[in-house]
This record gives sequence, C-alpha cells and structure tokens, in this order.
Amino acid sequence: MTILIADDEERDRSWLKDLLVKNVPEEGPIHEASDGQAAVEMAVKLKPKLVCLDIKMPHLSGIKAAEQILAELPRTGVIILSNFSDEVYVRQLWKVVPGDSVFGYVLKSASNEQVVEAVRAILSGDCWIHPGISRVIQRTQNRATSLTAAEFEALVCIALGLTDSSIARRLYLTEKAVQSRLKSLYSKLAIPGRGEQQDTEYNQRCRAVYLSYRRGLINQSELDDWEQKLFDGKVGGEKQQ
Amino acid sequence: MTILIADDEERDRSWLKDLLVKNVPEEGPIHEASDGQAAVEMAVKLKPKLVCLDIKMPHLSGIKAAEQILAELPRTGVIILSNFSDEVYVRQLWKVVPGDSVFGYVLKSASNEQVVEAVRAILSGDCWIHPGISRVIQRTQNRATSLTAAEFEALVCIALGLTDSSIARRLYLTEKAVQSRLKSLYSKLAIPGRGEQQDTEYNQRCRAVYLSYRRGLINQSELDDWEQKLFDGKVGGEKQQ
DNA sequence: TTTCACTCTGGGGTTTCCCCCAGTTGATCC
DNA sequence: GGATCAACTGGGGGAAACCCCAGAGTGAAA
Repeated sequence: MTILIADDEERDRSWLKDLLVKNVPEEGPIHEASDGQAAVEMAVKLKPKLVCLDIKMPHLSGIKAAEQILAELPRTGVIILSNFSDEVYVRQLWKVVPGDSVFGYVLKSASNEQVVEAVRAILSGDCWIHPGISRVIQRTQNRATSLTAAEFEALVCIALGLTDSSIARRLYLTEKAVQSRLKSLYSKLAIPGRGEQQDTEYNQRCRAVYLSYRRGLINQSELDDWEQKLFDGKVGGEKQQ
Repeated sequence: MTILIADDEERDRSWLKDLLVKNVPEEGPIHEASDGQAAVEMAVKLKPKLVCLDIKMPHLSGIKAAEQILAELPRTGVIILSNFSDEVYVRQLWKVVPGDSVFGYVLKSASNEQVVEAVRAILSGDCWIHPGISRVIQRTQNRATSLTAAEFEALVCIALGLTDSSIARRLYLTEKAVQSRLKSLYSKLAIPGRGEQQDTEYNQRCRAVYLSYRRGLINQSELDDWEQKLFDGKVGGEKQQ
C-alpha cells in the first residue's frame, strides 16, 4: 500500500513521514515529491493508495495536482495538508473533487493524533475534514453569504486595484455590469452604503477587499495567479471548465 | 548558558530544541514558552543568554516580547525566527531593537545549517540576518521608496477600508491633509495616476493596498491590531512611544 | 410551466476621490 | 543663513465610484 507525500518544505515532509511510519503500521513504501508537478508524475507511475498534498507548492498547487491525479486515478485517497483555511481554497477544492471521492482536509496546526486519525479515515474509505474548516464550508454553501462566480470575479479585480472601466474591458462587460456585480458583492459582505448608517464610514471598494482578505475569500498567492491570467488576456477563470 | 525558546507551535519548538541540543554543544538547559507573555516572564526569571522568538504568538507578538525583554536585560541575544519576511515586521523590529544589541532574524524556511549558524553567531556576539531579509532592509532605508510614519498611517487606514473623511476624523486631520498623505503614498508606490499612462488602468487606492500586501508593508494580523486601536479612539500608533 | 435567482442593461442622479496649482510651517543639515 | 524636505492648508475642477430606479433575458429548479 503505497503512500505519496508532496510538500516543498523538507522539514514537513520528514515530519509527516515519521508520523506515518510510526502510527500507520500497515503502510508500505512512502515516496516524496517536492512540488505539484512531480507529485502528479509520481502518482500516475506509482498509483498510491493515498496522496498527501500541501497547497502552497511551486509549479503546481496541491489543489490542481489533486485535480489531475483524481482525473487519472479516481480511486486515490487525497489528503490536503495545509497551513491555510482560506475560503478560496475550499471553493476550489469542492469544484475539483468529484462528489464520491475520498478525501481529507487537515490544517498543519493539527495535533499529530488528528493527522493520524485523518489518514486512517481516508485509508478506510471515509472523509475527514478539519474542524476549523467546517465553519468555512458552511459559509460557502449558505446562499445569503456565499459569492457567485460573477461576484467573485469582480472581487478579484478590485482587489488587484483595477478601475471599473478596466475591469469591463478585461471581462468584456459594460461598466454598468461591473458596477452591478460590485453592488451585490457589497451587499453580501454587509458593507454599509452611503445612505445608511450615520456617517460615510467606509470606502466600500477597499472595505470589500479588506473583509475578503479576513474571511480568506482571497489571498496573496491566488491574486498573483489572477493577475497573470488577466494580463495575458485570458478571462473567466472560475467559469470555464 | 540558558536558552529560551518561544513558539506557539509545539512542533516547531521541539524541532528547534532538537537542533540546538545536537548542534550547539556548549548549551545548557533549554526552556520553552508557548506565548509572548510567558516568554517575557520566563526571560526575566531565567536571564537566558539567548532567546528565540516566533513572531506570530498569542497574547504578545515576538517583536513586542523582544522589546520588553531587551528593556529588562539588554545583554540578551535575541533571534526572531519567523515564517514572514514582511516589511512591516522589519520596520517594527528596527525601531524596537537598540542599535548595539545582538540579534538575528531567521526565516523558518531556512535550512538547519543556517539556523545553527545564526545561533552560533549570536552566541559569539555577532548579528545574523537572513539573506531574504536584507533586500527588505535595503528598501526600508531607501529614502525614495520607504514610507514615512504619516504615509504609513494613511496606508493602514485605506487598507481597512475607511473613507478620507473618516480617516481625517480619526487622526484629527483635515481631509486635505489625508489626501496629501495619500498622494505621496501613491507616488512612492509608483502607481500611475490619471493623467499619465494610456488609460485609467488603476484605482490607486485599491492598487496601493494590493501592492502593499505584496511587498509585506502590511498584512492581515497587523491590520487587525490597527483596527482595534482605531476603533478604540487611540491614534498615532507608529509615532507614539 | 411557472417560478426564482442571477445577470446585464439603461437613464439620471450625488459624492468621493484624485488632479492641478500655490503657500506656510517646522525640523534638519551644511 | 540658506537649502532641503516632510507635512498641512486652501481653491477649484474633472472623473470615477456609488445611488436610485426599472426592465429584460437566461437557466435551473419547483
């Protein structure tokens, strides 16, 4: 029963390997990869029963790696083992992972026992989601607070610092459409507008970015990816495929 | 020769402790603290030769802990051992640390050898700064790119999503003064204005926030602190004290 | 099929943000 | 004593962002 570990930090890899060797007796050979690309290649070759993926890796993120691996080998158990509980990753993962596959999401702040528990769960065919993540999942499925693809696109663009007109140009929309997206974004984030409240406390545009960072709807590395895409003229990231 | 380690992650503490036991032969007892407050208390009691501090800790950040420890025991060697190379921390640290004290700044992505090297340097009375940090230090000392206290205050406020008028109210300034601060902030961040460039590509306000995140001038946990301060009516954070 | 949510569209407003200009103060440095 | 720089002040103007309204098309769920 082969296991594959993918993490760019050597320290984390050896920690996890140690943990598995000591606590998962029925384990077979444990292989390691140090980036997402390598992880995919090794996975298709070794056909492991379980793959542990860090999210933040060079070349290919753990989530995209998971997508490719599951496309080839749908029966593989996948554990995302990350420092981050950002909503943006949960959104992506839920889109990428087929509903019937076996997977886990564990934060690196978890105790050793929790990690072992998660691994055991996956190996016996159950899912295991970190307690801290469940809150986030709730939010992504609540109609009133979760963002639509259109709202999310607009959010990313203002977070990058684009103007309405420049967003419109990039996404092939009218300025009015952009503003309409923003308007519903602001209301979902519950940002008080000009008419309401006593005084004009907030610049909604910046406030939306701030709150979205806080809630993990967006984060630095994701924005960097988007900036690449948008400046290469490709659009519709969340919609397509 | 006592050594004190402060980190809220048990895993990191034991990793570092192991490393020191194995590689710093002349070491004496090694104590551990799991937050900043405890670190300060233990330091004044134990008077260690060396203190290793994580930045992100509950109750009291590693930097503030370092400040208090150095105030009591200026001869203590301090190593900041953090995941972050954010400029905001470098700014803070340089203000807090007396010029003649012995300290180090090591990123957790450093190799074991580098960490040992840093510890040895501190113990023999030299400073040790992570290579990745030196770039940042350069920038904080370059007149043309480093922010003044006033510009930084304005930056924090727009990052929190406040309007000009609300910033003015909180900082006891006129709106014009706020706009003047923002104007010089934008120019230091090299954001093209409305007149320049082909088309109005950027919303400067949001763009400034984005670039500042990228450069580590600001980050989430620092902004949370500032939001607290500003809503309690206290101002002038960087200036005072 | 009818609902419903989502999205884009349009007209016609107000306010905030950013622009240009110029002038005063205070601190620091040679 | 000038020179320099950071910081706040002021007027006046333009453009972007946000406000309200209402309508119409899409696709999915009831």
